[in-house]
Parts: sequence; C-alpha cells; structure tokens
Amino acid sequence: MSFTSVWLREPRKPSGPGRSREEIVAAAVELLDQEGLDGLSMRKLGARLSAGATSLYWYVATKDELLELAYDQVWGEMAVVDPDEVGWRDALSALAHSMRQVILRHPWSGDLIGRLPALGPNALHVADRMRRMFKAAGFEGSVIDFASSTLTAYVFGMTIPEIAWNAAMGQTRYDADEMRATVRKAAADFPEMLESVDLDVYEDPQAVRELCFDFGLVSVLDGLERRLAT
Amino acid sequence: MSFTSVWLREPRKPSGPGRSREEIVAAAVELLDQEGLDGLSMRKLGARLSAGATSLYWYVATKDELLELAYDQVWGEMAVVDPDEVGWRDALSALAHSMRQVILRHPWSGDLIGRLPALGPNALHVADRMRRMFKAAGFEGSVIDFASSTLTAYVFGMTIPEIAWNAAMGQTRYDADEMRATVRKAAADFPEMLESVDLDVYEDPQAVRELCFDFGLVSVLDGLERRLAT
DNA sequence: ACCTGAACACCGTTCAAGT
DNA sequence: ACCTGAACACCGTTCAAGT
Repeated sequence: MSFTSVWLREPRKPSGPGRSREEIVAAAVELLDQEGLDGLSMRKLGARLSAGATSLYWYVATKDELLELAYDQVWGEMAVVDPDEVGWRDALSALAHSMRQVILRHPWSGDLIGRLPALGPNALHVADRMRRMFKAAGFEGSVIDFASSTLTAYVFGMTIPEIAWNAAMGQTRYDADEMRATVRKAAADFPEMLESVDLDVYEDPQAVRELCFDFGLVSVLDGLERRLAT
Repeated sequence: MSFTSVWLREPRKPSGPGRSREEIVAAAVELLDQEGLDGLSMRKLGARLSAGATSLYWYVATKDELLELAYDQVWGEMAVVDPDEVGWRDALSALAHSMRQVILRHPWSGDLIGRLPALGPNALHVADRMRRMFKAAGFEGSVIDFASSTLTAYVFGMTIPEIAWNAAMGQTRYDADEMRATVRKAAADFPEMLESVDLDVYEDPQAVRELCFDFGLVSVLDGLERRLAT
C-alpha cells in the first residue's frame, strides 16, 4: 500500500521540551503566505525558527508531510453554517463562498488542491458538514457523495485560475486598455472569439469574477436541486 | 506589465539547420508522460536529445515557457464536435468528457491547469469552440463567458483529484477491504460521516468515478440550461 | 547561428556525531 | 530526546567560450 499521509500514521506523542509540531506548521503557513509555495524551503523555515535546516526532520518525516499539515490549517478557516438555521441551499452557498475566500487568502493552497490528500481533521470536518447539508436537502446514499464532489469541483475549479490571475496581475499596475490589447494580440487568429468575448470585463475584473462565481454557483445548485425532483 | 507568456512574444523564425522547437516540445511531452512533472529537468531532456543540458535555452527562454508549449499540445488532443450536428448539449457533454480523458492521459497536465496561462493556439481553439456551443444554445454577451468558465471549472475541478487518486493507487495492488479500513481509520472521529459515506464505492472506484462525473456534468448542464429560461 | 562546459545559487534528505 | 553540520545527488539559469 503506497498511499500514505501524515494523518494515517500513529498520532504524535505530546510535545516535549523542544520545539512543537504546531509551532513548525504555524511558521510554515506564515512563510507560505508571505512567499508562496516556492518560497518554502526546509532551510528557510529552519532559519525562521532559528534552528538548523535539518532539525525539522525530527518533527516531520518529509516536506510533503509538512505541506499536508499546513494544508489542513487552511481547511480549518472555512466557515460552516448549520443548514437547520438557514436552509440547505443557503448553507451550501455560504460554504462555497467561504471556501473560495479562504483559498484566495492562501494562494499557495491552490497549488496543493487535488495534489495532496485532504485527510486532516479540518478537511474531514468540512466534508462532513457539506455532506450533512446535502442530506438535509434530501439526497441519499452515494448521491450525497456525488453532489459533494460536484460542488467542491466547481469551487476549486473556479478558484484555482483566479489565483494565477491575481499573481500575474498583482505585481503590476493594472491597465484595462493595455490588457485588452494583450488579449486581442493573443486571440488575433480567432476573430469569432474576439467578437463574442466581452472586453468590458477588463474594466473591473474583480467584480466580474465575483459575478461569474455567483452565476456558476447558482447554476450548479439549481442543477443539483433538479436531481431531487426526479 | 509583468504578465508574460510564450504566446505573447514575437513568433519564432522558421527553424534553421539545428534542432527545432517542435522536436524539443515533443520530447518534453514524451518525458512528462513517462516520468511526470518532477521527472522533467532540463538536464534529462537535453540528454534525451543528445545535447548539452543548456543547449535548450537557445530555443526556449525558460523551463516554464517549455511547459507552456507542452501544455498547449495537450489542449490539441481535445475533441470538439459541431453543435450544428448533434445539438449544443451533446456537443458540450462530449467536449467535457474529452477534456477529462485527455487530462487523465497526461497526468502532469493536471498540475499545470490554472497555474499556467492557457493562451496557446490549441487552448484558444477549444475555448472558441466551447463558446460557440453556448452561443448555439442561446447564451449571449458575457453570459457566454460565465457559462464556459462554469463548465470548465467543473471538468477541471473534478479531474484534478482523479489524477492524484490514480497516482496513489496506480503503483499498488488494489484491495477494496484494505482501502475501506484505511478510510475508516482516517475518518474515525467522524461517525456521522462514516455512516453516510457509501463504502461500496471501493469495489470498483473507476466505474464510480465515471458515474460521479456524469452525475455532476448533467447537473451543471441542467443548471446552465435553466439560465436560458429566465 | 548554434552548442558547450563550468560555475552559481539553490534544493530535499541522510546520517554520523554531538548534547 | 533533541539538534547539528557535512555531504550527496540533484535542480534552473547565466555566461564566456567555442565552432
């Protein structure tokens, strides 16, 4: 069985006098937030904790394990509301928006989604809550899993490219005209596409992305709700 | 303007007597297919072309540019059908399935989706065709973009985790009971979740994923179709 | 115009050795 | 039990030098 994960190993003993795993993970998240996925190296992280570069290997088997740990921290920030209070659709909608916001807040997590197993307690908690929401809606059996996968896929699939966009645009003064020119150049060989692409989009891309996310979310929820009728 | 891409630079001069960019990209795709994203290094690729490791920099400015080039090759494998022949829904459905299959065939491309700009001719062609399908359905203006984004997000968000699953499972003999035990262990603290998760899933995960993808796809298309009514 | 090798500034990880 | 430094086997990229 080659499938491994930090979460499938024996739980850690309570931390002794030395550094703690929590401390290391917290520092890793901080470094990731500041410098991104490529900015995290064991040497840099060690330096931040004023430790030798290789001391961390006492607490963590591998860099990937450390990333799994950091990744689960992100899931811990996602907000769940009780479907009994607001209804299943609003609960799912709020969760979807929260997932998007949290990922945008930790852009490095976008590179980890789907690459790393999400088996940490926080990830499981969110998955459990989403499942309950679909159950409250009336879904049953494996359709609960299908519906959860569908919604999660939509949110992640929509948010991951947003990160790349933010990264590319973040470090430059944004100019709508220049951007339009770039797009026109890139799509020069697709006249039909240019004619149908709405270039007003580049006036306020932030707002348009929000609109787009809502449009898709409503569509996905509508489509799922329709499964209940039949 | 810090946003850069191979596709936004001046087109290349026709290849002279030396190696060609096409040759290099083809070799890169081959290496990626065989050894994955981490398996591609400029040194290894150079060796494959019996060239010095750094010779490639004559044809390609950077490794990321090479990846952009290879990524667009993948888009070139996606199959589009004419909406006039089969109707917009079937055309979109076929395209979605094709996108999934192609990505699963080139697992490394999953790590690139959303991280790299998809501005190559093949990617643009697919985007253009998808847009036409939505146009044929009756969508207009920026809603065409929203609908395209929604469907693409779904397909990518669903397929990316499949790759990780395949990678984890591919190298081990698959045992349904063992897998169930692993899941039970991981979710030990979530009794409600365990009770709602359908553990029969692990009898034939391949078939279940297919089912799940279809379920979500139908839902997304239903939800989008509903936007036309209002 | 095309290709080379040496060199630079990095990586993750192992391991014997220290306290 | 915890931490260290040296060492290994890699990276991407630059650049002066060759043909």
